[in-house]
Amino acid sequence: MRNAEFDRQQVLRQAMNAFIDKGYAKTSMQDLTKATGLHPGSIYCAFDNKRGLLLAVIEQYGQDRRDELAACFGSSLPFPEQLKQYLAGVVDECQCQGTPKACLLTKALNEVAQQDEVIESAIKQHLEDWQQLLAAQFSSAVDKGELQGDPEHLARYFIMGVYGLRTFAHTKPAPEVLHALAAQLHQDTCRC
Amino acid sequence: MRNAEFDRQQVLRQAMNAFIDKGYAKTSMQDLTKATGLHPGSIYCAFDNKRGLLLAVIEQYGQDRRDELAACFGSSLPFPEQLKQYLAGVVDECQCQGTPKACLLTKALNEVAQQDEVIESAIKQHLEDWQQLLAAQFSSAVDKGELQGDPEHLARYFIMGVYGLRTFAHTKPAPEVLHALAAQLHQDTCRC
DNA sequence: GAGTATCTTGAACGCTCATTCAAGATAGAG
DNA sequence: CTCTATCTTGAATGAGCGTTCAAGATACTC
Repeated sequence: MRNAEFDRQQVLRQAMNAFIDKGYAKTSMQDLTKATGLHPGSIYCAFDNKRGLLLAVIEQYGQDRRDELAACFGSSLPFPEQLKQYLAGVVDECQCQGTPKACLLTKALNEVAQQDEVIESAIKQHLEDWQQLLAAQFSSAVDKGELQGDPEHLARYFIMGVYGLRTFAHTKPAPEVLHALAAQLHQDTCRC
Repeated sequence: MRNAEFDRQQVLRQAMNAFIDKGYAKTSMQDLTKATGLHPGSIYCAFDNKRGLLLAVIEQYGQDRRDELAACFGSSLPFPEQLKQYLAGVVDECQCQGTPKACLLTKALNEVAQQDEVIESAIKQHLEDWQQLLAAQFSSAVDKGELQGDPEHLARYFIMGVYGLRTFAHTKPAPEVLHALAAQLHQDTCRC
């Protein structure tokens, strides 16, 4: 007997960065062997093929995002403050050293989902999970009287804003522009 | 002497649809010859290569969008009504027969801009032109007292909303969800 | 109507890619 | 220590891609 030598999570995160940077099509197997340190055979043994690796990476990405969200809304701060911190995290990622870091889910949704139903439904599932988790936070804030309105609608509107913020960031605007947009989104989301 | 036989605009629009549907990388030259009816040699003669065709297509797309915007805001309706109609057009495109039609500029920005400076700056230029044209409309509305606030900021916020709406549409939500989001965006944009 | 400049055609080329697989290496069992 | 099941390695493979180019077709000029 003999066990595999690599750390699955570490490999997935390295492949994740490669896919986020170059997109699925432009990330060659050679890129992936470089990024992960694995040889082609090992990748095919562990994930079937390039597409299987993407699916595993998407799964890991979804999990990481859920953990991140839980951490952010786990504090005892008032809801608007939690939301502000969450948005600040998004804006930070959008300004990561001049090259905004894209969201793997939306990037893959654009690039490959239209031609692959399995990947499409996996991505949609993760995005819907994200929306549900946020809606639950909005809902509890409404219950506590920290917010007014339909939690589902508010969560969707907020998410739409995050999508928009990320796309806007790709045009590399001045940092203060991005901050002003995030502040406005925060205000409009908490207002009703 | 002899003139080229194909209609340049028609060819560009056909290639445009191909790129929007499948993305740049996944649209093969074979796809493009099928879509345009041109043979490889003719494409290379007219546009240098696949990348040159994309650049020409981006140019055409930008022009089409500017024309569209001018038409929408050329009416004598009150500004909020014009904005509502413009948004309705975006939502319509997002629900085009179950398969939302993406924006070529943002799609290409995601897929190829990070690896090609020329394409990146072409796309950024068109997106900035779009923002400027919208800001001019917002500005004249402020002058007429139909709106309050900083036109540049409002235009950016509105654009962020349109980006977000388009991304959201890719998850194929119910039509009424998209309409509710658009209505909320309209309200938040016209409020201040 | 002959000549010619230009466009059209599509087979051929070289390259890169995802994928395979057989040989080599290694850890655990007995 | 020996055996063997499993993992690792990376060169080989074949398919598909963007691109080229020389032959053929065509419209304009004189």
